Amino acid sequence: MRPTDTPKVRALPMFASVSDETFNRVTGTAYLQRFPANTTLLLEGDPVDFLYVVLDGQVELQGTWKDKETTLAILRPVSTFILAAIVLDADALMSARTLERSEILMISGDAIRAAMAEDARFAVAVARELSGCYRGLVRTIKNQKLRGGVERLANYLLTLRAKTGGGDLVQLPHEKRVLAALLGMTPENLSRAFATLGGYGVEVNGAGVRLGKLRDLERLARPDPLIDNHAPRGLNLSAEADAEIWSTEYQRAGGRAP
Amino acid sequence: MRPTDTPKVRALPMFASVSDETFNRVTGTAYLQRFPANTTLLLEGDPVDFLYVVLDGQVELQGTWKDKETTLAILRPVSTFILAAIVLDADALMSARTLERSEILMISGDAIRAAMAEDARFAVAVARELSGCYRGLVRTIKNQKLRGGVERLANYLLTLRAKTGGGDLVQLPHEKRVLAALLGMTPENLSRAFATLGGYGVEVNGAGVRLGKLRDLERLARPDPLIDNHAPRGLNLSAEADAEIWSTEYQRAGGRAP
DNA sequence: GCCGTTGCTTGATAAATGTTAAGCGGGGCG
DNA sequence: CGCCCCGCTTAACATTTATCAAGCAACGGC
Repeated sequence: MRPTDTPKVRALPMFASVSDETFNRVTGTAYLQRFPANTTLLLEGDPVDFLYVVLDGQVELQGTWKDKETTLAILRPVSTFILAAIVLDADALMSARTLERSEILMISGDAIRAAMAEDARFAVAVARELSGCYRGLVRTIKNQKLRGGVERLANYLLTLRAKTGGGDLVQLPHEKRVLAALLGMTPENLSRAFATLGGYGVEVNGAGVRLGKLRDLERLARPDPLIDNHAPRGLNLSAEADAEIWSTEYQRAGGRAP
Repeated sequence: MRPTDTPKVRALPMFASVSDETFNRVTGTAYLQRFPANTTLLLEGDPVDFLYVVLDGQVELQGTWKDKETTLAILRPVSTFILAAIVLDADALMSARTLERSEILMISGDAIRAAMAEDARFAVAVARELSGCYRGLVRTIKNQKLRGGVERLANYLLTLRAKTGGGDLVQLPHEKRVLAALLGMTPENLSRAFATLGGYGVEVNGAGVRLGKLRDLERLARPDPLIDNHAPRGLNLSAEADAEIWSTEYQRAGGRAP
């Protein structure tokens, strides 16, 4: 990888607390690759040889069944993906494709497994990372099973707002078609959901969304720290655990990116 | 714990490959507890101090939002739960309650974290376990987002059949109300889904279900190794990775228990 | 045995979501 | 410029799912 990328990768929770030796050994054989937009990096069912690190661009993780497809997560820099398959040396359960021109660092799965076996600190870091990913998926499932489409969108917008500083204006980071798949609905339905939120002060203008009546929107959305990973819990004790893995859990499915 | 329980716990993938020393240290302070049916072991949002191991009975993991609730998984012996929260020393994202009188082994979270830090083999075993759990949830989400209610039920039945030997008669292991929550539908809808499957040779008689026209049912269900974790993949190479963690991923949400 | 309770089913109706089709507007390209 | 393609929206309609209400059968307690 390029010298300028090293600090970014080193700062990932997975590597932050690891010795130089292990870090260098794992990333020593890694290589950086550039992909155009709309390129499939990995097809579900395929064996997985590399851990992927998104250094620039956007990558969508998707699943398929019977010529339907859905988006499980959208990753933005700096994030890793398919760690679980690497740890188990198993086939991918989801496909990965670039949404825009992207720079991806590819790290040997063998190297990762070997380093885990020899360096307990690294193995623990991987376990913590996986735990964060796992909890992200639990949140996603709760979001999906417990909320309706409009509620999911409302919470997505509030999460987006929380992540981008808290202004009344947020910028949708993806095409609406992609957002719809992420939220588990059709594009048509997303349009209608936005229309419904008009009654709660939400004004859409292309990718720009103004959250007029925040209070109303929050009353509808009812964000919950056990689903949405932002917003207050009683006293803000130990919101740290999940926060540590944000960089990877970034932009997770269901719009409740951690 | 009781001497008779040791081999069961030792056989868990999490502990199978670990040294006696680590195993004894981790389980040394563990204690066995019996709970009546319908007892809450853990409430979502609470801090998690123990890793739980179901030695007997049934435990339901559920999530709540806005006076709705859903079932994320149902665990039967021998399984562990909330490992991810233990690794991160974080609050629980889901509640756990017994469905029947159950025997639960409770292992100190501190002990587990300490052992991981000192024993790379154990840390790797935990990482592998977490990876399996993660992949289980990916399957659950795909099942939930890509399939309709009837399809989920059909696949649940086929998975159940695969797990219980393959006869034409399967026995539902939970109340139908619980099954409905697991499959992400109302009890009323589960009834109707069973009625629909009548056209595919499914005959229900209390907890007993006869799968008459298997071929028809499979054509409807279209089980997929990337969702359902049973059934053939092309050449059956390396179905091992996920299989290693079955004992824990047992009876996972969505009916596609691995 | 009778009588509640409980779990399940069924039906009628409403709400949410998907489908199909058409139209609108902006950006790129000839 | 003008045209076409694409992403998005809107509308009408179909399907699925939830909700409300009633009924039925099994079970346990009195």
